[in-house]
Amino acid sequence: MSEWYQHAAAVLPNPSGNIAERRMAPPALAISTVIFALKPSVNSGRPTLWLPLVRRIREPFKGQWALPGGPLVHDESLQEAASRNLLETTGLAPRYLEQLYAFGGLHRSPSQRVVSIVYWALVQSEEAELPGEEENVRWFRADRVQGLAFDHQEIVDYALWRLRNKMEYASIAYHFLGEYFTLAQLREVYEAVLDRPLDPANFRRHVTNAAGIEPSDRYLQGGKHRPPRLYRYTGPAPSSTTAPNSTSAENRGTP
Amino acid sequence: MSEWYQHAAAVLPNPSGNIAERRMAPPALAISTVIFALKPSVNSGRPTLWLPLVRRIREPFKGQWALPGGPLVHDESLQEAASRNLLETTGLAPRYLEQLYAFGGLHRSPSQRVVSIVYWALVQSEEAELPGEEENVRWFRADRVQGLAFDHQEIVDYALWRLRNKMEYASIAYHFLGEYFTLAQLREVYEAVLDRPLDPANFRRHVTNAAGIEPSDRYLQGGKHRPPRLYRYTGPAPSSTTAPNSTSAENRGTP
DNA sequence: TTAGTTAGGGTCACATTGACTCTAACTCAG
DNA sequence: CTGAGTTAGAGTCAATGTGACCCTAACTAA
Repeated sequence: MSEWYQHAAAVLPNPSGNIAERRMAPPALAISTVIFALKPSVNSGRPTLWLPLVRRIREPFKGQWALPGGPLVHDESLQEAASRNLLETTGLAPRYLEQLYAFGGLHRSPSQRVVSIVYWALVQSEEAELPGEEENVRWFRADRVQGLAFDHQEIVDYALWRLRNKMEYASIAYHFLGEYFTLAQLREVYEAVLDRPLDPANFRRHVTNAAGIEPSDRYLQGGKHRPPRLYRYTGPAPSSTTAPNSTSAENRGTP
Repeated sequence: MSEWYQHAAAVLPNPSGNIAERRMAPPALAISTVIFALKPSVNSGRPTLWLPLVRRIREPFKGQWALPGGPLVHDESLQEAASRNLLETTGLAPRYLEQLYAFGGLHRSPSQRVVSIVYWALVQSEEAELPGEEENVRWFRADRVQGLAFDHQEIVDYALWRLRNKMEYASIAYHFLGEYFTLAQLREVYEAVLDRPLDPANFRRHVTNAAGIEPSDRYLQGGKHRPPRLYRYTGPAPSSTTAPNSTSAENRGTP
């Protein structure tokens, strides 16, 4: 799973060249993903932001935790590469996947220069269960990760910042939830991401006035108290409003 | 100036290999930039958005206009590469330069797969004068470009969309202007980008209440009418608030 | 039946915003 | 020197959005 680095080096012109030769080689291209999910906190039980990390089994940074990532393989777009690699390394198949940023600092990797195009994903709580095949994948609280390999700490911080900014005006929150959800659940998503309590009444007013969310005639049963109404998100899919469809079939682009 | 494609191919493992061999080669990395400047419209004389394009002197798309771009050279960060290439191809050295998006569709370039990390820049009207050395660089109205090489039309549209969205709440507008500017000039920037008229009085109230802009004791003389006061932007530099400093010296990142 | 808890509706004060009016300050024509 | 024309810049008013509070409805558990 983390052998991609070796694999990528194998097709490069100077896989075992000296330093001067390596500097002449073009930078390697990698795809990584920051995956966010809401899971209940260990202490309070309230939903908080978590993300899965993969333990490195090779140098450099052997034994440390890193973002899931891999090489860009022929015949797949950037998004396809992120999606496939995510499935291979963590077993997750997020429905929401968007490009975050391209990191291309000179000394990100000690051996060879690597440019990483980083994606970020949101997964629902139900599908966030790791297939648990391996002990080398584990969930961490997003605001407490540290000691990551490479510059992945910086990447996680940037992803968190972008997530909080995008929550302010966008419809991302729904991607943490299933098809049907209560307003209290939606409010908990916002509270977890923004890290501050919100007034329930004002939140209701705000979200019911907004377009793209509609009440259903179903109610959530089984609680200890009055059953809340279930709502559905009927707004537009987010990918078209946020990035160009560089995956479209009939474009021929470059430089 | 546009020979970089050839140059990049020269260091790849299979520069003249057949199709099957080329498909095994890693994707080439390129840096391109969308440069925006405000220039007076030919008809109305009101400021409108313009951008410089470079005429391709080689296949593919020989003779068509394309975004300035080039290869990513060793020992320079992504942003440095964009900045250097901009100077080489257009002679411009924008002060505002930010990463836009990474385009990595499969068929962007007919011959070989190319992943382009695209930057965008804002330049002031004064410095927007092309050194004019060549006839292969020309300014075009941003909302009227067409027939561009590769998928550059799509890239320009996306950059325009991002620019308009970012104007709503940000301090980008100042980068189109010099150090001192009148409120009417600043309003014209907004009107040009957002493509709709704004109420002068309300705009004044909005912008004077906002932080980061301060009145000076200087006035713009020489007009036909009452001289307007000159203002200055004293807010924070934008690059830190919008993207991580992946150029920082002591990080070691990758995957 | 009653206590406890959440759902969900409402009120009030305050800030923000669009549309509009009015006066001050300057230039230019005569 | 005088008045017309134009823009700068301050102010008004109504509509709307928002935070901080209620209050009652509806359900569960004891």
